[in-house]
Amino acid sequence: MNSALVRALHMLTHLPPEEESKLLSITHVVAINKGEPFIREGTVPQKFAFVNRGLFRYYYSNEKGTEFTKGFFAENSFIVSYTAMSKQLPSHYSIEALEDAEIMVIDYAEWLKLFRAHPCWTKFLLSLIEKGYMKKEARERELLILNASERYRIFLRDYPQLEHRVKQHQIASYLGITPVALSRIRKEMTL
Amino acid sequence: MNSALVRALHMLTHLPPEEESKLLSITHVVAINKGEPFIREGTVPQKFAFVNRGLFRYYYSNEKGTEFTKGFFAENSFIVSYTAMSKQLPSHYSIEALEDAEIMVIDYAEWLKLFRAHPCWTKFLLSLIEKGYMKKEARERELLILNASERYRIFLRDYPQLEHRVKQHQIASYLGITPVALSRIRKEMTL
DNA sequence: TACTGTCATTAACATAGGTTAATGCAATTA
DNA sequence: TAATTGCATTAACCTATGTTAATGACAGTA
Repeated sequence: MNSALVRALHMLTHLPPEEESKLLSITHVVAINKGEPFIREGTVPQKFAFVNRGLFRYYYSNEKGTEFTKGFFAENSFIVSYTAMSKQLPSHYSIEALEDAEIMVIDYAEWLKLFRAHPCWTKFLLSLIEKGYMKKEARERELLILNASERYRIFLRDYPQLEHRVKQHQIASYLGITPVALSRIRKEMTL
Repeated sequence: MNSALVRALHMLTHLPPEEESKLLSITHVVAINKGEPFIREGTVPQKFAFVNRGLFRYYYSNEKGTEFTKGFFAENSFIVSYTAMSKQLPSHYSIEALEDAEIMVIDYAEWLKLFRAHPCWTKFLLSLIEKGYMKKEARERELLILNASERYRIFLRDYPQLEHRVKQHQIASYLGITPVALSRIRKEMTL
């Protein structure tokens, strides 16, 4: 039951078994329904989680209510509004479930105790943030130098499974374009 | 002479004085002229540096030779193609001096020895990467949800000094637009 | 089966930003 | 001073993407 999280931990770094157990002891499994928020924009995050099952979307919204999808996170990912949580400031974005999901929630205050008590967690966090940094860097590059159809190609390459789990207008908002524009791009590609 | 780097280290994390000295002992001051590269796209980085004086630009270029500025780094910043260096893969971007500069270069292999020998460096690196992650996240947001003139406003707010140290076509390439478009935006703003 | 709601597609038109080329302007050098 | 060089500006035109609205295609449900 915990094996997915344990495997994910092992992928990132080595941890003493007793520290691993401590982490497991402060996680609790939570079901979250499609459409429900995990983190709400404007609130200070007090928790983060690991996804056992389901799919999540991070999104910004502007004054007009337009939503911009920052990213998708499926099974075996951590979901967290990291900057906001670590600085204890309101999150700039929301995290919501796109499918019925099961997650393992970790309370930030509990995590901090663990983190401060053993250096292995610094290494763990470094691996995690390093990975996040590399992903952000790749995304920044795409947004800076590629046009919409090139970005769509990359999306299809990087997230082949997602194309079928996610609505097109959500893919469009991830690419920074409208559903209409995505529809045009798709039409072009099949010609 | 070393004080700027030492101050920067202190801003990021606490380090034992003897570890700090070890780091200083493997840095060497290097002069680098305006227009010269520090890291060349396509090469595997074997070094990183701290900027004592001068200004640097990170940039991608595409097949057509168009350059896209990823970021600007002035005094008291570290300059590094981090992903490429830590994975020992070719860098996707170049780093060049925009002004005559003085930097403190650290050899990657030497740094790795230090890093592996004392846990304080993991904490240091976590602080550094965490900061980088937050910056990337902010930039991703700008590129995803803001139009060119909004991005220019943010540039002016975040880098007020840079407007005068950097050519307009370089600012344009940072914003992901052409110099012509930036000129139009500037004209609009003064009306 | 018919009704409803949700989303993708398409078309017509609007706009931001790209492209190319000419012009202006200031700094550097002959 | 005149000539040159390197940018920024401007104008004319082009293209990708946005906007709005109509149409189509399904899936769920009465």
